[in-house]
Amino acid sequence: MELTIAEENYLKAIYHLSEGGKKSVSTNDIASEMKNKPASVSDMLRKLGEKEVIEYRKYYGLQITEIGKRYALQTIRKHRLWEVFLVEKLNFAWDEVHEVAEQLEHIHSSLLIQRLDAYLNYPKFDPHGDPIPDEFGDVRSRPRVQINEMEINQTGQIVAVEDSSAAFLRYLDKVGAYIGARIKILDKVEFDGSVEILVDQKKTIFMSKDVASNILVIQS
Amino acid sequence: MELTIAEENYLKAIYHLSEGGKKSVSTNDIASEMKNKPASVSDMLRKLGEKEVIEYRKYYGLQITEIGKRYALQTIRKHRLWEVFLVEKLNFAWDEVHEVAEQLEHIHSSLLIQRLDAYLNYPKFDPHGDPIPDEFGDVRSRPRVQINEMEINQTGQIVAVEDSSAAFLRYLDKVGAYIGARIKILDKVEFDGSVEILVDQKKTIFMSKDVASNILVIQS
DNA sequence: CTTTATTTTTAGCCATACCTAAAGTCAAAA
DNA sequence: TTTTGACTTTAGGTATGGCTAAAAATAAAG
Repeated sequence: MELTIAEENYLKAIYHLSEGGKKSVSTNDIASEMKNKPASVSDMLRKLGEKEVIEYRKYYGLQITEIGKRYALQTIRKHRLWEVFLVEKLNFAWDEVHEVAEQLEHIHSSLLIQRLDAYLNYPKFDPHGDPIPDEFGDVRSRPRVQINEMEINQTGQIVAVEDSSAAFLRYLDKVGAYIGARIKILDKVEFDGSVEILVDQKKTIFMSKDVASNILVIQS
Repeated sequence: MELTIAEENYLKAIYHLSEGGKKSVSTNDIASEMKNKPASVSDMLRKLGEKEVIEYRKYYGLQITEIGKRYALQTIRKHRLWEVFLVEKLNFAWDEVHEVAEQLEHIHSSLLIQRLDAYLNYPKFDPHGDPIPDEFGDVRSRPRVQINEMEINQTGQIVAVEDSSAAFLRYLDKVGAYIGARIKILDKVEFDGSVEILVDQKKTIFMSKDVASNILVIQS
């Protein structure tokens, strides 16, 4: 069964909102995620229910099915592989890739994705540090902590951000806190939760708790 | 102004059928090229006329405008650049690229195309030997002859094919007559126009006039 | 100069995917 | 237990882009 572009986008949103199928999702949540109206969502949910990619009970929200998860993961896989391509091969900045990847993820060709994956050397994480599902939908995830949860003198490597708005990404680029950067916690201010960190053993930056809580690190 | 995918496909078909805007094109021709019905074409022509990418007089065919040409060439440029990418980077065979490039050509991002062009080292021809328009729509074309128009002992290099059906491309692959191959005419049979040619100084193949007339060569 | 055949267009219908406005459902507060 | 308010769905409309069937225009033949 082939899904339309709109259906793929809904499924992806539902997958994310349900945190991988764990939580039930509401019509309103989907509407605000998709930036459209609840009435439009109701319509689509009926269709997705008929295609059995979600289990839909009117007025009681929905659960994504196993089939639905497979489609969602396939789309996420394509999105993230294209992001790797754009950053590594075409030298896009990581705040420029999202919009283009949103389009590229809907290209239908399993051969294309196989070849792209091989060409990129089977990457396991995208430029934002998010895991790339394999062709069976399996995801290799790493335990990650927010910077504000770390203690003084602990070290680690930045692997992902929770807020991927262009403004936030540009800010990170400016201060040099890119994905892959090695960091060390130099100081924490108990009063407001702000932290001082050393980036790549050379640059000291200061960030509010608000910023720190949006940056994810693997400790080492 | 942004064109829809359908509009881009119509413009591309019109551009090709009119041989770059030289000839006027009929509704029926477009319908058979697009594999849909004349009634659907009439509808679309009205819209394209309103957007001023064609000049449309009911019952009298149409001419593509300068603006329309720019859009068509832009789409053709994207299609051919993606074909180069698929063949050179992802190791697609040249008979596998068309369908995927048909999808990729509709991705909207001028940055993407600039970067892709640079990444591929500003190619001037696609894997079928067709010229790639530059970002201003300029095309560098080479004088080309069909193999059946060449004389005994003349030499040249295969640069394009006129029939790009998958079946024909597979046949060419089988006999080793790929784009870029150097050839020499060994013999011509006046009776049926068939020819015997030497490919890359090592392989002798025999082809009917029908096949020979579909292969284009730059003489040298 | 008609008649006929071909081509093209119009009219009206279908599906997708969005919208607004109105009606229906559920749950929490009175 | 009833009422209120938030959430959700339905009804009916819009635009795109296809279709068939029928009407209209052009061109070709008698």
